Amino acid sequence: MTDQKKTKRRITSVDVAREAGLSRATVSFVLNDTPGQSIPEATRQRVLQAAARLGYTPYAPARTLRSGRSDVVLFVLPDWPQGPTMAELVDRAAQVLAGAGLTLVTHVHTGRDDDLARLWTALAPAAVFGMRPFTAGERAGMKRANIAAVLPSPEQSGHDVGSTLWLNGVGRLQAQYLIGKGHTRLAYVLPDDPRLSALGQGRAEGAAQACAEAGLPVPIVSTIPLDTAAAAETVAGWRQPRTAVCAYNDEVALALLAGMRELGTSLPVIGADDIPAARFAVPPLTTVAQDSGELGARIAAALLRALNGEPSQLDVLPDAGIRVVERESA
Amino acid sequence: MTDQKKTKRRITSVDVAREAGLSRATVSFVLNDTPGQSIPEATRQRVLQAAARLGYTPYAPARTLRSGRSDVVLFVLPDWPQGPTMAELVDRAAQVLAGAGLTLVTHVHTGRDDDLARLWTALAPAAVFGMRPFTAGERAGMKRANIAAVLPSPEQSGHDVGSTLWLNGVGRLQAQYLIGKGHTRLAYVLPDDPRLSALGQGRAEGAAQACAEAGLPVPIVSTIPLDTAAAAETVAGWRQPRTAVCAYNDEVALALLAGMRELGTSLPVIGADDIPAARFAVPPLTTVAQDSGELGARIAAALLRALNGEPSQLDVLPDAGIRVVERESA
DNA sequence: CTGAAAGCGCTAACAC
DNA sequence: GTGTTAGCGCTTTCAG
Repeated sequence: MTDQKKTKRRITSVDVAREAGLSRATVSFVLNDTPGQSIPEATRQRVLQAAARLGYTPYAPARTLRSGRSDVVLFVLPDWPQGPTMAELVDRAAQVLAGAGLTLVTHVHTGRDDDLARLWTALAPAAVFGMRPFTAGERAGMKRANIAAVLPSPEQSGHDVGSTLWLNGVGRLQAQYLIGKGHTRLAYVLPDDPRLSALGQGRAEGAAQACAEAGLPVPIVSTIPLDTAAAAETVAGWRQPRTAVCAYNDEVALALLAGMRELGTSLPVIGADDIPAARFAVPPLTTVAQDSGELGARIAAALLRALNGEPSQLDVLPDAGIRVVERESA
Repeated sequence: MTDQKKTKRRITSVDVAREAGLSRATVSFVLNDTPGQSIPEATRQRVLQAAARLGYTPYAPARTLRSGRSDVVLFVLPDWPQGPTMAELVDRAAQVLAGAGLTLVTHVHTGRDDDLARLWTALAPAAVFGMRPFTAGERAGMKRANIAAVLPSPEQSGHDVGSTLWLNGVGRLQAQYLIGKGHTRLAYVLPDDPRLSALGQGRAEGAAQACAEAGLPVPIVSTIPLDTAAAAETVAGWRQPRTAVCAYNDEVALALLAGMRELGTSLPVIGADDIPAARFAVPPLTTVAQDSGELGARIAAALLRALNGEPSQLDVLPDAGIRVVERESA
């Protein structure tokens, strides 16, 4: 039994060159449409066809090693529950990046630090984007690994990107809507999931700002577990009765609705995210929806700018693409 | 002005070798604990310290090019809405793979085919896993790109992995639960999202099997948009009245509940996934929950086996870690 | 036990 | 226009 196939050889550009009866350089030129080369159409086709016939695929590691630039971009996703919102964001970002020949991959980062290091070491991405600012240590590591662009950039750290970027716009809009309905004493209810606390702060702050701007007292903020009884207790416990409540997201809003139902009371509630379940609630949930696709596109664009050397501020309008979906709960 | 820094040079193992006063080979040996080498502890430390001092990070593309093996694993995620379920699956899989020195990255595949090709071309992963079987073309491409392991493997194609793997277990359990409560005429309701149709089939089939095994007629299967009115219409339209209904997932179940509320009728309903909103429904939703972490671990293990050359069947018990969460809707 | 050297597959000067 | 060739950073024989 001859082990003729001990090592299954990879098809290289040399093979293509041989097949086409040309040199590797020529092959490389046409495969990359290297600018500043005038290749006759006939030659072009010969190369292309040879490549197709052989099923040639350029080998990324070699290409990257030589050119010094990878074309993968890494999105580090937060630990928190990923709604449809996040999926949309990533998807649009991927599209925009693809337009520039870059490939987006994601990784949800669940905590352990070395984990992140292994990640960019293994990938050698051209750029990295994270939903939260990176630590100084992480930053240093990526820099040493020659990662060209990292967002959020240090200048905009200090604020959590999530909140700075667009999440406090949500809180603000929730409050504005309620205020527009004549409500004056609001509550802001956050989930007790620790992973969400930073974002919760952001949204609550947004609401507080809106109240302040309207000359109203800032909302009471409460934190609850996702649990009917706890929600009821919280609602019952507000000493100064509230006239309406903003929920961090639709799940919290649903919990609140359930709690109030148990209590036999009822207060207007506005959620956020417009999850599918929102419309089936009793009463159907009024909520704030956002077009995260737009945000994803902006992030991608900022990344692209950063890769071009233009230091880019990721200037996202905080309220881009946010709207309230009015149903019956508020 | 000397442009000493025109190109920010990467720190290489040569630098480490120089810093340590040793050769590159030695450096490589200790950094990879190459087996079959006896390096004196003193030398070892010298290398390690030099590396640390310089902040050296090995450059993956070069390493991959030379060794011929990448340590990236790619998970191609389906287009469909990602529940907490999927997150858990991915997370556990990542952990297991990390244990073997592999790094998992994900990419949600939204359709366009060339997209996928660009993906593995750019990454040159050691292995790829997809939630649905890959097409022959995709398979061929990956093979040419020398990707060592691709799951699901061809032998198990034909069935959608989703359903084969664990999703029809869900349908089966839903039906069994209802049958155990004495119900005899079931309906299975699917969402009209085309992306979900394959999975829907799987779950519905599982339920059908359970019915058949119990000597009952198979469930009527209906497809509805996520919409109260449509749900009501569907429920009202069943000519042979049903005694209970299985929903593809909790969102469909919630729609059904809302529809029946509108109709003033009420039928036992069981959902699937146990999303947070389920417990806040009116009535609180009985549902099937699954331990996807376990599944993720199994997938990772199968991948590892495949990478070791052992052809691996990804033998997942269809019902592993599935249980019903009994609340009030059924 | 350590060092020299040969490539992995590809790109991009530089020659012809 | 097309071919030759020199590395990119790393691993890994093979000598010493």
